[in-house]
Amino acid sequence: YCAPHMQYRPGDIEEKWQQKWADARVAETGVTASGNKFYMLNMFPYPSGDLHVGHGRNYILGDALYRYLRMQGRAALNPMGWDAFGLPAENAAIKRGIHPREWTLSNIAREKKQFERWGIIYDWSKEIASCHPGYYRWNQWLFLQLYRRGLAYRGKAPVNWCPQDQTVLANEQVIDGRCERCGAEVVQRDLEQWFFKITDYADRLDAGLDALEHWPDKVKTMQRNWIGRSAGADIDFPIPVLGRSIRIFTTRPDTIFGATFLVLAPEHPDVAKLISDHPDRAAIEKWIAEVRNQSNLERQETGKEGRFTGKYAINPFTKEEIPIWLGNFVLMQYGTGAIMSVPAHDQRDFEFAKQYGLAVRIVIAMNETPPGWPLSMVEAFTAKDDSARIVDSGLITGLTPPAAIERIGDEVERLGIGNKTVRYRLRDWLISRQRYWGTPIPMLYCDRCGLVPVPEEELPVELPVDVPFTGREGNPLAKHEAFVNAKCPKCGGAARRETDTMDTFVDSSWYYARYLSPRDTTRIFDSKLANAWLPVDQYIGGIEHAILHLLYARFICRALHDLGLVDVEEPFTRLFNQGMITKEGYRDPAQGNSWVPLGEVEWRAGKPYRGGLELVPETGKMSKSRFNVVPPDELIARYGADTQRVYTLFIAPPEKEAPWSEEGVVGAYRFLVRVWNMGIQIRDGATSGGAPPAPAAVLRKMHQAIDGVTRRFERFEFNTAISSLMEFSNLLGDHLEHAGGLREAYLVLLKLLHPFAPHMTEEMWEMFGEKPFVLTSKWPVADPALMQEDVVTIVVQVNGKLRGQIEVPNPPAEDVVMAAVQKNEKVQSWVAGKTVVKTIYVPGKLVNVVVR
RNA sequence: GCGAAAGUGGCGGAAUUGGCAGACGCGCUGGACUUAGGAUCCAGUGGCCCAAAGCCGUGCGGGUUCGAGUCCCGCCUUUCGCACCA
Repeated sequence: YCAPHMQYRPGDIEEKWQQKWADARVAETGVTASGNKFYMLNMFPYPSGDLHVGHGRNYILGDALYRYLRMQGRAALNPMGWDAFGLPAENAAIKRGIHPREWTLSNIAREKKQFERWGIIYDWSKEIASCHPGYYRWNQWLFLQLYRRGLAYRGKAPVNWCPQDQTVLANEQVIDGRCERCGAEVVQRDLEQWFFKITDYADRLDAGLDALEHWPDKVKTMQRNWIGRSAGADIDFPIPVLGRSIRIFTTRPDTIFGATFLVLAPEHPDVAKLISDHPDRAAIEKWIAEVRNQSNLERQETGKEGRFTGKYAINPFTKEEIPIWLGNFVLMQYGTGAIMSVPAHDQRDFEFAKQYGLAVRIVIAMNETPPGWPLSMVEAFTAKDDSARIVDSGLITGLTPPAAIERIGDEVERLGIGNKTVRYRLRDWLISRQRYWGTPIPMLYCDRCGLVPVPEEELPVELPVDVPFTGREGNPLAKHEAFVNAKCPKCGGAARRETDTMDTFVDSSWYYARYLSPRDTTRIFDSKLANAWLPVDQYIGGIEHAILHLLYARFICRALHDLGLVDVEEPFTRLFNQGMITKEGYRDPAQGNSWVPLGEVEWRAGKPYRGGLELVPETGKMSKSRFNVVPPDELIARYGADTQRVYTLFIAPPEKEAPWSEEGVVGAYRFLVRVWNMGIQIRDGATSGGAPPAPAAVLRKMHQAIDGVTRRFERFEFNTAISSLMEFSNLLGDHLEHAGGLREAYLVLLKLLHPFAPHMTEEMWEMFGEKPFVLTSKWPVADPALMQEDVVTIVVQVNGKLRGQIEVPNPPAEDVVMAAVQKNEKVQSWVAGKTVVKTIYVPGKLVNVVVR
């Protein structure tokens, strides 16, 4: 029984502590002193305005880590900002008539408040918002530097175009081939756009992945696949009718003697000439047009199709005439848009050859293959190592494939008919957006001088505020006369301003460096500070950025490095991807599987119904359209932010997807209540005198908890860290008759619990008469000697059967163990003349002596 | 199709190295206190069995080992990624 004022009431204490932390600016880090530095960073959010409990996970996780690091005495930096440009703001403007700026700023205010309400402390003195001219000005500056170096250029490319909205769409805005907003079918269009030349960095971005020891393999693999490095050779195949050659790319030049035909992409520039005198020219052209209209996906669904051009090429090594085909499976965007086909050793070529009855010639055999070659094509198919040999291939016969690849490459270069090359799947980064709410690209079009960059001293090119948002006629910027009309800085004549804005991924590709000198008006960032604090030691964010943001950021970091602005090439040393929090929603099959609002679900015998029909539960991402969003307000009002924090981290390993459960929350709350009530008793026990010392079991558990929680922080195992604190607290609860003697152990519990439940621990810490801000007190250190049990049980097993056991002091020396065996009558008699197979010493556990 | 990861109670999940499977929490069962309990506290909770003893238990089938959730081989299932990249 507790007096009312002693009850755990999160509502009474949480806002008080949040205010104190804010007033004392506890999270502000002096960036000038970077010794013992630890730069941790959560990916900055897009301020959409609705943070639900699922969003809380990675911020809570980051805050717990930050508080732990501070208690460890690290100079930890933990800033936060806003990825504030983007489409949703503009859509809100169109739908609701709110200016994107107002919409964004009010969302930022709301989300900032929400972070505070979760007890998350950031260094707000370093806050940045990408929509602020003081920030995007440096986007423009960066653009100009890249432009100067040829890394930003204007060129033609196929893009997603919505004919109704008259604008280019981001990939995320295309759903099942349709415009997300108006539902019109999106078409591919060749348009002049601005690009960043990320392909220049393909090799460095690929090679750099190997050094990222602390990145999840999954992300590295995804980036590797995306970059798609392939080493091989470009080789010219002479075409007598054209009087010149067609260049192909292959990763397997060692198979060139097996190349029995060429296949060109239907879009290949030489196709028109090749079929110009073909008797069925019209039919082939019709087919080409059909294929061109198909997306890659559609082409694959069609299956492999081709047409014979009626013309032949010369295989430069066999000197044979080989037919030239067109194939829907050859992509113009990759390599040279032409391939040599080796049907014996490539699955796709094999399928094509089989379908059209083309020649198959085997040129690889397995090493161990007995006489009587050839072996089956399947076995030799992918053989690229020393277990295989090249056969029937002139100068390379008998070589292993790797050796043959080298040899052919050399030969091709010697003959001047090609080169060894490395090709990448990666394409240049299209950064143009025909949108208002983004960084204006600082370029001008002058009738006399052509493309002219805006001089650096004229930056920022500010976004005008007074533009109309109709959502119908493309980029509002283009209609803003005062913005568009400018003077050419070269000739002083009339010029038009570029009205495209930048992809918002440009904003996020260097923001981590800006946090270090966020208000600097003279440069993009302070290189001295950047070199002291970069790279980011721990980066936390969702897996959805595995490629886009993380690849762009790695690219821009290298570009900044090459500009001499920063020493590092890799911006993020450690990467952690938290899993999503999911929630059950209910679909109504009778209504075309539409989602049912939670309020309309009736429960009968534990099953969900609506209107007498059973609903289908489905667990997934929280979203408004599924009516399964859990807002944090009610939860916090009822149980407190500490409860949400503890529950969120306890629910599952943080990298895993985890289902939100209303019942589960209660467990976390009860845990905090118990710790609280126990604290009151222990404090009162201490002041009433007569404090017996804590039992050895409590001290042992305490050291085990310190050790366990510390180790688990290092490994991001927050769920088990919390469970070990529950064990520790349960044991304290079992010894409350010693209340007064538990003070030291209890204060340790508060410290270990602080990163998870900061408000409650601060309050209790203060109730114990300690100075405020557990944050600045020292993280306890475990004494390994005190972690061990006093005695261990030696279990003697014979052939897996228990034959006896005995307790000995811990740790037992090996001769003690042997003596224990000797003392055991049963074993002794049985053991005579036999040998001890193995002894295992497990600290604090059992010792099994197994004899045979 | 290719590649990767993972399969443990009613549920979320524990189990440094091959060493007491199911920690911790939810839920459930019983009890206490109650006008009441959706509050709190206590006890129990993998299965078979009234209970005990015992036996069986980490997707399935083999194997290695004194000993396997963990290692090896072969399947099945799920999730994620890539998807004609020559």
